[in-house]
Amino acid sequence: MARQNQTETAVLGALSVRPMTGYALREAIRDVLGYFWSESFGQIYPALAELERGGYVERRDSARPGASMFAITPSGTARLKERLSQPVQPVPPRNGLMLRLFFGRQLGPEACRALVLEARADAERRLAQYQSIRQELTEEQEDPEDRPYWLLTVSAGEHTARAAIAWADEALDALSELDQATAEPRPRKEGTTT
Amino acid sequence: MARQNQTETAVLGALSVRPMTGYALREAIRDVLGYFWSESFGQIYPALAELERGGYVERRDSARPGASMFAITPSGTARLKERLSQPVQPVPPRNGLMLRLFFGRQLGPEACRALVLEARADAERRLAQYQSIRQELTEEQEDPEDRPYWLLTVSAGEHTARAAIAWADEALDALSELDQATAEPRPRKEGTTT
DNA sequence: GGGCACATGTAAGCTGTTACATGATTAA
DNA sequence: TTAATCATGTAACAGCTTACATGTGCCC
Repeated sequence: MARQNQTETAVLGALSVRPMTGYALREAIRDVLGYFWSESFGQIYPALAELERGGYVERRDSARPGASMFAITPSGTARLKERLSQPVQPVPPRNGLMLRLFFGRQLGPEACRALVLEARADAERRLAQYQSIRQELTEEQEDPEDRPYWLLTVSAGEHTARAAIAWADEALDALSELDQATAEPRPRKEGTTT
Repeated sequence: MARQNQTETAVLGALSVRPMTGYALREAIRDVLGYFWSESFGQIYPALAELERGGYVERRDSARPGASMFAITPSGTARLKERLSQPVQPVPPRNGLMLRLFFGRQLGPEACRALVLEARADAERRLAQYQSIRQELTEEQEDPEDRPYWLLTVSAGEHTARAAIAWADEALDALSELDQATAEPRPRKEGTTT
């Protein structure tokens, strides 16, 4: 219970890299953390307001009127460290692809093949993106202290994507065989017809 | 929007294998689908009631008074197929481990190593469990039509777990190096001190 | 007869998403 | 001047979890 507000952790973390407006925060979370984290828009502003009330972030003037830069305070940094030290809360899994494949008998081998092909293409796309992120990270000179940690997460993405591709290839083979077995229900092996 | 009620799909799917009580349904979802799906208890009975209203499942008498067996009806099977054919809805990711590592600079290399070690141990545990499930599935003779599909999901779990282990080993190495670099901030390479 | 596993449900409450409302600045 | 982008927020609602309430049958 009391699944603590992980939005706070993500917001404080992003602000620990550099001060931003709420809008930029949303984009940073979407574009940078997007592969393993998400925050909906309606969470970010309330979280910022709450953090401001607690003195963990402060609002500064920004170039644009009507906009504010939010910056993390020393007590915010302390809170971030505290939050990051909490045990990782397991997320109840909900993998729609696996659900479909598990009951794949209802769909048949062909439809399952299509699902797996789609998943394979997704994984290829992700792999390519991870690799271009890795490229960017190794080239640019900003945030040298953060970079090695960022690369860990990129590496996790690459491993996961490669595993997904390898699995998909195996699954496609298995489904092909299954398809043939269904089309030709009696193998020529003797003795099965009694 | 209208994130359709995926609970229905899981419930219909489970009942497509065999009729069950609501209680058994919960256990089946936890124990069999648990690695890639979860339903909370408070969702299952309302879903069953809703499905019964729609004529997709029917309630039969069971051995125990006070308990009912729920069985899928022909229109329920049709609905299941329809549901399974819907595109897979991407789940907004929320990987607490990656969030911590991404902001790992705040925690330091040692604490990150501990996190990765924990993740590695988890993956090992899961891998062992997948392999014992595979064993069971290849031995038993029940549900021969479903089995090949179930094995696909087991295989996905194995691939994912192995990838997690490989990634963890790589990450542990990287973190060790980082730790040494932090402890000894000036490498003996000449010329760095101007 | 006490405890445990089986069994069915409801209610409160939290989290998170989507849509809406509003307004400033900039570029076409 | 109109559209797009930047910017800040709120409100309604869907989804899910947890805890509670209640009862039966079986085994020790």
